[in-house]
Amino acid sequence: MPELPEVETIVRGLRPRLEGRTLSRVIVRRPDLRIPFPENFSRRLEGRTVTRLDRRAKYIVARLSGGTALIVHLGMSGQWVIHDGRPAEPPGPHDHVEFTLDDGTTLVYRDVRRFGLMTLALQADLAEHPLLRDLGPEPLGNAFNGPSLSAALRGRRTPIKAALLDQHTVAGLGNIYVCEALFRAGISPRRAAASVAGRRAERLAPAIKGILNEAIEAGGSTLRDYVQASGELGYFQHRFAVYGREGESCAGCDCGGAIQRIVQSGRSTFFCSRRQR
DNA sequence: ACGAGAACCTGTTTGC
DNA sequence: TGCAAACAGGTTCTCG
Repeated sequence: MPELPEVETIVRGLRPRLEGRTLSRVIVRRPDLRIPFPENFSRRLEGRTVTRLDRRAKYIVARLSGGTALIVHLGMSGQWVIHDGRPAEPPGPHDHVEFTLDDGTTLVYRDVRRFGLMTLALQADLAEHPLLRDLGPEPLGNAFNGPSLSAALRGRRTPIKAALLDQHTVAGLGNIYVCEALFRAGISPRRAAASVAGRRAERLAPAIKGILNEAIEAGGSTLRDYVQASGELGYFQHRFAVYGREGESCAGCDCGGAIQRIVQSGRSTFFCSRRQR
């Protein structure tokens, strides 16, 4: 479900409710999500205080007292539901984990498709953790820019669409924002990644930053089941230029083209073949 | 090594 | 109306 702007919005919503709070009780209702829960998951968390909540790519990382870190990925359908007090019983069929805080609030992790994951690590090992160590640069950071994107694309024959979905190239983009960024940069999703290195990468990097910043400002995009931790809906979906707009006329310019939908490596791509070359 | 496609899972929408 | 196929914001494994 969520891409970088949605995860960032969720982290910003959770941070003030979690940082400084102690996990008084952790209930896990099944053995696994995408991967098994670690041994003694609840016991290793209960009694710990959350010292810091961060986002890395589409991962949420909570640092806890005692040197442990909780790593969470929301997959396609993961969401956090905040209850001021105990949630209603019985839990919903997709409410897999329940964190009760020392202020009495409860955070429920709900994930219909179970593509999400939760695992534990030592804070000291986070940079070398297998889930995190190979991720590309944060697109909103200074290390990501035209030259660095160009270098990452050089020599790659895969379509630029696939290269941007690859979290090694740049971390945090998903299907929606890749489509939107390529539209904004005027680059065809079918173009070989290597041919974007150079001048086109100089357009693409700022397009990616712009789209992501605007989406964060709008609280992310709500299509199906994404909600902020507070339960509010994002509204960036109203600003999509191409995503989900197959057949509509290309907006924002007078090229006269229509938005097309094609499938690339099994996923829908939306683009305007007149404007994007 | 690299890229395409399948697999993981459930719910909703689309099409015959 | 009913059922089956297609589709959904992600990641990872296998196969060629």
